[in-house]
Amino acid sequence: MASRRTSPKEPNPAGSPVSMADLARELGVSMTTISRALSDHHSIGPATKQAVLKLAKKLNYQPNHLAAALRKGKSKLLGVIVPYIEGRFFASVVHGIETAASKAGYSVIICQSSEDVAHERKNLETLLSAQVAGILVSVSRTTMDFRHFEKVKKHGVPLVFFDRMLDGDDVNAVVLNDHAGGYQATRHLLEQGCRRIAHFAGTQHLNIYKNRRQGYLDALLSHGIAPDESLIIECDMTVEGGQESMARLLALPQPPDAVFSAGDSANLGALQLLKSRGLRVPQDVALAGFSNEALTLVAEPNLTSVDQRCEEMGQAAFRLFTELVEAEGTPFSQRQVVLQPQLFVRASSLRSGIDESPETNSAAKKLQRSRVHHT
Amino acid sequence: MASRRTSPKEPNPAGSPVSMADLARELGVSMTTISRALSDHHSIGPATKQAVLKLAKKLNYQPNHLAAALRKGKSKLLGVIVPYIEGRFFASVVHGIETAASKAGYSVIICQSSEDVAHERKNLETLLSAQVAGILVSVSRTTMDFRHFEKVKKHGVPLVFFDRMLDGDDVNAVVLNDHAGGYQATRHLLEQGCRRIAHFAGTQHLNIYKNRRQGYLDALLSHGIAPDESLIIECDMTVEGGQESMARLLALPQPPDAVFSAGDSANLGALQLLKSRGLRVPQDVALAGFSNEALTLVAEPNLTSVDQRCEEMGQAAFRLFTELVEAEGTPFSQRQVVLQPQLFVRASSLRSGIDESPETNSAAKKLQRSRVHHT
DNA sequence: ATTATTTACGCAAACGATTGTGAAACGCTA
DNA sequence: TAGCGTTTCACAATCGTTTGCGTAAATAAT
Repeated sequence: MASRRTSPKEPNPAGSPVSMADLARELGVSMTTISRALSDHHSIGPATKQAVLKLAKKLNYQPNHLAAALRKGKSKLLGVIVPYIEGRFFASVVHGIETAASKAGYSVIICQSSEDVAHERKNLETLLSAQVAGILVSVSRTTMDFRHFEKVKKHGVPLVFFDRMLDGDDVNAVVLNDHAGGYQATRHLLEQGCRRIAHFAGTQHLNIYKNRRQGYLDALLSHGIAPDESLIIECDMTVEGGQESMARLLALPQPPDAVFSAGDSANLGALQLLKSRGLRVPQDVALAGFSNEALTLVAEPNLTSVDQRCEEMGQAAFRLFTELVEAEGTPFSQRQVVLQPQLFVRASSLRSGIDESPETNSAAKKLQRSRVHHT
Repeated sequence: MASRRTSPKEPNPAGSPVSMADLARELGVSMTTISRALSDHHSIGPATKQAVLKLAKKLNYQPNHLAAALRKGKSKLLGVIVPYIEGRFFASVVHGIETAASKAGYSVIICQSSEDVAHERKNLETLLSAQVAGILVSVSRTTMDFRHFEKVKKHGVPLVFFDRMLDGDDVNAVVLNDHAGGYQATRHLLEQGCRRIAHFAGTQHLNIYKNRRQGYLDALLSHGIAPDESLIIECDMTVEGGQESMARLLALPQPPDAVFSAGDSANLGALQLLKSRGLRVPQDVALAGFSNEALTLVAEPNLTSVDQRCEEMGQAAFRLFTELVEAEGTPFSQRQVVLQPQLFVRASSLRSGIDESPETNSAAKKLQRSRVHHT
């Protein structure tokens, strides 16, 4: 008996999903024709194409992506690894990625590393086993080296980092210009007349926190102010962390007149503590934060914050991935996309009567995306 | 020449990923042995097993899930469709699902319907094409019928709804007991001495909003209070919606002394409007909301709210899926899992001096999960 | 009229794993 | 030693799709 594959003869038992073989049998043509007709191959006559398409709709044919991916060696699956899916930032980035990806015919499978390298490693294995077409990752807080990512490169799977990454520039990445964000926020505070500006910093081994801090320092320096180490506190970016840190600052012989926090939650903590001590924001202490979380609009007064352009980051990460796919010939050209942050000025930092500084925002908008290609 | 599959002879060109055939050639055994050794089949000798495992580690063998899935007809992929990934609720549910799923060896691919039926339909097709083992979905706001879900059943793919679903009980679903949530919140307001309690309701064609409203009504009735239709406003569950609705309520000849909102954002809007009018919360108007969003702890006073047990819902949804997989023989038994909500009492509704009502919470905790099996 | 060229399609081998069937090789009893 | 069961493994088909190559007919070029 002839093999079903090449000359399908046996009828398809009802109930089982309809395959190309069924279409082929029904139309009396070969599977080759079906496959080519469905993918709009040039060597198939228009009449045949129509017939195939029509029958496919009629029988409600659903292509089996697995089989196709197996044969072609490349799937339409995209792996995404984030520390956690909750929280505005990563959720928004994933939103951006998924939106762009699905538009391009990709499905995204998400993994959470839970800020744990071991999980991250396992996630990578899983994704590679699933034969994903590419991997987008924001490294966990406990990731200290890139060794487990080597395997991905070895497999020839495009790898894109976003937001969080380690030093070493032989990687593709899309990041926020955290330095500019820190600089903008600090400059704004300076412009409001603040002179003793404190900083809540995050773990310094992550690029994002290091850069925010550096932006803060550079803004001070370029305004002729010498940084005061006692005003810089490396703490958890949580409400509690902010409360404790603010308390420590107030205990200083010469307390600050402003705080730039590397995260909004810590900033909220600072706000709460200040209020509980009867201090006024922004008159006594002005506040500026980072991330532009939803809470900035709920707190009273509303909190000034640097927006991270989450969705744009997701889109950019996906776009970078597609560029890598297309440029598969050129082996060693890594690209970095740098997004420009946007400062949202709100009541927590506005000492003058102006309720918003439009120039700051519009200027930032003009610089939204700048791209640096590197060898 | 012998086929490579059954008696692999040709060496594996370096660089290409190592497959079972490579292991087989290296050890001089058949692929059958490799496959069975890796899956710990009983018919493989312990010595052989060890050797295979060892070589697999050494050559860094990565199984190809796609191939396995193709052959077995079932993949280890799980499809999840949500209206959108942003926002605390769905992000948390997805978190719960992913955590449970990855523990069980499943990868989850997420899709966003963007509250659009057309997208939802396309998402379903995509997932079916990807040969997922099951689909977990929270329907979009614009989904009015179940027709596109029939196809999923036809394919024999387990289907589980969570949170949002349409009427018709021939489906598997895990939902929150929204009625109980509405009841609890309203009863609490009554216990605080409120008598004219208004309600911000959502679209009534979604089960969740309908049930919350009914719980509100039943609580009033069981306390001998006749519902006043003018106090029930069906509005957008947004900050603006809450502001407008609150304004309308205050314009009433006899304004309410409390509001139970079907969502926290609208509740925040109400709070803002009340403050701007110089009214005190909870003394003049007490507030209770739904969802226990992060903003409830940022607003001043903190907002009382009903927690939706997001993570538990995700876990439960996945568990229900696995149960469906195991019980594949029994065709027509659909199951519903009903989670009990938990009321978090906070300052926005506390008129007495007590800062929290522990009995309410502990009582709710005891009822955390109750399960109803149905035919 | 003969040779190129294009158009339209079929053949069969992949992709990498799983699995029912079958068959050696072994130890054991009778 | 013949008979029987157990252990251990190989054969080959199969999942549904893609694709290089071959080929026949139709059209164009010489």
